[in-house]
Amino acid sequence: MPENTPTLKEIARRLNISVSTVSRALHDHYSIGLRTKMRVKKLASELNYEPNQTAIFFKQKKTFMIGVILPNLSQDFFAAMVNGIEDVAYKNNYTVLLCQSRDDQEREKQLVAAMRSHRVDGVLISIAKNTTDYGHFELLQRHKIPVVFLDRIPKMPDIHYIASSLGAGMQQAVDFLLKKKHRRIALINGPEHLPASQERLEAFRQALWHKRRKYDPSLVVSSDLSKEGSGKAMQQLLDLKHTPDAIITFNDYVALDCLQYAKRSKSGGIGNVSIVSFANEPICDYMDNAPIASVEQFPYLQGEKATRLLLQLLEKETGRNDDVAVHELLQPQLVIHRPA
Amino acid sequence: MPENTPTLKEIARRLNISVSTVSRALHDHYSIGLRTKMRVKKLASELNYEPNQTAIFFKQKKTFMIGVILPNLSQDFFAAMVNGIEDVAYKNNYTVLLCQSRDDQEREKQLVAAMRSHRVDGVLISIAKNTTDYGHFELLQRHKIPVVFLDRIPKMPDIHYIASSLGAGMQQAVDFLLKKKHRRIALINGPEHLPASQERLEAFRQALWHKRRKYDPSLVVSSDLSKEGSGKAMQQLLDLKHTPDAIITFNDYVALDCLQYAKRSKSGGIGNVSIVSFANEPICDYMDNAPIASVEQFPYLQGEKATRLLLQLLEKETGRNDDVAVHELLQPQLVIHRPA
DNA sequence: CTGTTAGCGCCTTCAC
DNA sequence: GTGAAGGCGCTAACAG
Repeated sequence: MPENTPTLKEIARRLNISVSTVSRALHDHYSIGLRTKMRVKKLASELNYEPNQTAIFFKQKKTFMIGVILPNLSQDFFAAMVNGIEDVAYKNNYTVLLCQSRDDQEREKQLVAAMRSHRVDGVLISIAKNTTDYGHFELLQRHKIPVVFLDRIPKMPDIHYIASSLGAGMQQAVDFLLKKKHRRIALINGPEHLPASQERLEAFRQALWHKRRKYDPSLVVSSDLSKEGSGKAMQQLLDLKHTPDAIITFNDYVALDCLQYAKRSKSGGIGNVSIVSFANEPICDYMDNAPIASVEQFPYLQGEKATRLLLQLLEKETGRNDDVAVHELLQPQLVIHRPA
Repeated sequence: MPENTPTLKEIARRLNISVSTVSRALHDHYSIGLRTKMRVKKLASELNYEPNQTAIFFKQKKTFMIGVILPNLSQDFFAAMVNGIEDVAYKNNYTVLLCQSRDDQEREKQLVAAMRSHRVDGVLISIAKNTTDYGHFELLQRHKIPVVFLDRIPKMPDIHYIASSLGAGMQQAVDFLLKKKHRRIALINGPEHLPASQERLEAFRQALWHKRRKYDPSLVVSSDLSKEGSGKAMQQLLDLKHTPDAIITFNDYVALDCLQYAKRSKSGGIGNVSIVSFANEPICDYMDNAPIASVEQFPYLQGEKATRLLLQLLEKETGRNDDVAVHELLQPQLVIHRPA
């Protein structure tokens, strides 16, 4: 920190008044005379005085910072989520401490520790895909630091969260494909241990059952969500005696990787398989070879809602702590890119 | 901040020793007996003690935070840059305060004020596209807060920056197209007031001149970088009597928007125009209809280098301040996607 | 080896 | 209307 950064004390010294007068003047306290107030404000702006937040935080025991931990920022989905978060946070004079877990549990733990250390007022998290130990989240709970999970939710009791209803999205996807006369609908799911995968699978079965179609386990394969993993999963489907005529994928990236794989491996026949996916990433708009439909999960809205909820929890904290777990499942919406 | 957050004082009280002993024990100070050290560490971890950074910052006059202001995070280019920044910062125990200016000058100014207020040790900035007033940057300079600009650089004297050489990139692009026997190469540039546009135009002319080709101003048009703007720019080229047989675009997004526009407006003839662009965004890998080549500008590397430079400046600050402006222009590399 | 003390910048209570 | 004093959690002299 540069030596010459102006402080209240410095302003007070130059004006030959006391520190508390300066403080009050800058805060427009009613008891300060107009003349002094003007003199103080003038000098403050001349010196480009900026209150030292580190001191204020320290004193107030409140940082007006919210920590945000997301798996990554390169997916448009999370980038949009950040925008929703930032917009609400800034409007309420909170600063956002934004970090990427890179989908790594260890890093996520470190980041949670950093958040605690920085004394953020609350935390928003979308958990890493390989996070199975929830100790770090429990720690936050135990220390009464409000947490709101979004989109990727741990299986823990009594947590606050905002997410998109995978069940509803899956139902829409299945209905859409059935209406298009597709008979053999496959599912390329994520890793089996992922709650998000389990939910999708369950919803997939339910959606079929709901329409009185029978569920064929050989049509369900898993990708580890890497490019290669998705290629392998696709190959598994291509190897079937009865190849599917439609595929629902875990998300758009999986869909793109699968399509690319199919194309490059020149596997004829399945070329015009219809794919429906999740996320509705904007890049799909540029592709010829994109999913024909995708489940929009409104990441921006999720970010907004989660942040509003968190801020509410922060307000309430001063009062008594009625620990009601709040959660909301947003209604997703199937967006149709091409009629095919 | 929750009431029961453990402090040094609390640990000291429980162990009936002094606060400073606790502090030293946790810092592995040589003068503390092994026994006490163990007792302290044990209790600290039982209580999940996390040092209060806000107090440490306040005391040390150093936050170990670096502020990062980028135009946005949804472009892969900047997301990759963030990764480079984070990786270096974390390795050196710095926290990153990451913000988006959303390409808005006003927001950028607010963010700079917030950075000053948070007393970040230094700042990394890629400036918003409409930033023309540099007052907020000068303020940082004046208050001796080290700043390193990356990729999008303001026209200011004596600044530190890391960027990619647009001149070299443009030369590679032009050479590539000429070698492919293209005769009429157009340029779809960004807004004229942008330094980055001016540089590209200048480099374009030089690159042509260098190969003894004549420069035809009617082949240079501007996009405001929006989807519509790029469409309009494309239309201008389509309206020419002699349409170009190759186009160099400001970046990949412009290229994609132009291609999409051309396709949707069914403007025959120019369908197979060759496009070369800047940025080499990974999404292009998924497209059939992508630029045939793109200038890779190594955003991750830029992030790394800029952060290293900033950390160097922070080290030096304790010493005397020899204000030599450091800058580095990275060599970009034309990546060829398709031979066409 | 360990304890005591002072002070970082700011806000707040109390006193004038 | 204004000033003086205390304290937030921590570190770093200076004492023992």
